[in-house]
Amino acid sequence: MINLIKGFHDILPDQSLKWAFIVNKARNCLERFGFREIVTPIMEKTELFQRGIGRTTDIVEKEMYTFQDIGSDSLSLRPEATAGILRAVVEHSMLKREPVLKLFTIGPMFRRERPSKGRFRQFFQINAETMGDDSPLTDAETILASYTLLDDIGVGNFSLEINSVGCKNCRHLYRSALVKYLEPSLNSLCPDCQRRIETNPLRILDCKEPQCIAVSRDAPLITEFLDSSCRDHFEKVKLALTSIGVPFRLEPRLVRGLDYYTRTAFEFVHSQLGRTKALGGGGRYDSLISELGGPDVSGIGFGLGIERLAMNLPDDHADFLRNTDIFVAIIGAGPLNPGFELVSRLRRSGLSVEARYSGMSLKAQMKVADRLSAGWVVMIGDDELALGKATMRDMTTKRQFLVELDDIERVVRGEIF
RNA sequence: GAGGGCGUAGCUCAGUUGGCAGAGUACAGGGUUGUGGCCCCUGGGGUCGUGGGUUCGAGCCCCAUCGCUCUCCCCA
Repeated sequence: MINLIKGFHDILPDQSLKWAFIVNKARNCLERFGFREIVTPIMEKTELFQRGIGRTTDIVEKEMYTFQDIGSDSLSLRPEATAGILRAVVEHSMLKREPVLKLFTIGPMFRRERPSKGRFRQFFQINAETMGDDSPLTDAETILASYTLLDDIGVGNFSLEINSVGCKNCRHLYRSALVKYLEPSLNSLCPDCQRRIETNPLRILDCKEPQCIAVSRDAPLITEFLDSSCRDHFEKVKLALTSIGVPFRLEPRLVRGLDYYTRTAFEFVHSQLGRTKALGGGGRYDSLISELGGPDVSGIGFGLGIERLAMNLPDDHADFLRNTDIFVAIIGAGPLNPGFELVSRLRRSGLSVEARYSGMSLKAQMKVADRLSAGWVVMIGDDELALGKATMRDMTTKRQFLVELDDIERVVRGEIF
């Protein structure tokens, strides 16, 4: 037996309705917010991710599935969606035709991490980006879109954390101040953080090691180093969120794993999963589009993990159960072909119809009908065949009666009887 | 990358000091010759992860190996 790749997973039929529910709600919600769907490849040139996400991030350094194509290009499976979307936007000059562009995509991402609960090497993400508009109201609207999405899907027990990580200039000043503060305590930090002080000191604030938490407890905060324009932007985002009733918590230590974020950063934290397994998050990126060869405009986006959403929804919700309108029970060999034709005709009328053609006993067929939670069973045996009619059974009330074949649809739709 | 736990029926798992391979559930058939759920009966279904070792005898003990899972770092 050949089994699946570590960290990959199959979505079996008893989960797929739940997935379809999530994806349908997401599409509906994002389209209401003015986003249109874009589908980009799951593979891109490695360089795109190196330039976009940042060469020193964990994701690019050690989590990408990268291989050499026949020829010369190094290719990688996408570890996140934004870089690929922006590549397409720049490549097709979409911002020239549409200076404010709102796109979403739904699909698999790949990161070669050690898998654990709710963490996969292939995972599905819902991703939305607004480009060409750096109004704080757009930040608020993007956050509202993701918040509404979670609400529509019915995920509970989460909170929204927001922060501003400043622009390049604020970050530069802050980084120096933070390093200056941490350096005397360098030896008390965990090995990872001792390395991070060179590579990415901001991440130390997010470290969960007790000794690092202790050291960084009184560290200066990025919010104290925001210049007037970044501070003003952040204030307006918070005001806007408040004005539309989106509850949030300020989290001055929130630092996201992708280097390109500037100013607004946010994360949806589930109360049981904790911040290390966030439902999703996002932020603004001021220079990513121009770095990828596009115009010098800002963008903001978010990603939500479908597995993380699914694991926080019950499996037995009514919307996730399969719905069969009619099970046609064929009794005996004589009615086999008439029954087959009846099934086809009923399906053509838009009903969901199931039947078995293997000569099962009526009792066995009733069991199947029950398992499919069919609303009605239409029975056709020699007796019915002789009359040109069918017996209908309402599976909820057990009421049973003979009907003309042409009346079946109307009975199911509640128009007669 | 570091560290735990677990591999026995499709699924969830029990299996005592080493002594005939088990239960529940699911599936199939019957109890009802044409009627579902509840109940009762019956049945099929096993490379006990794999390889080696110890032993009269191994699911159990030893060694190796593979896999899964969970935690941490980090993210979705």
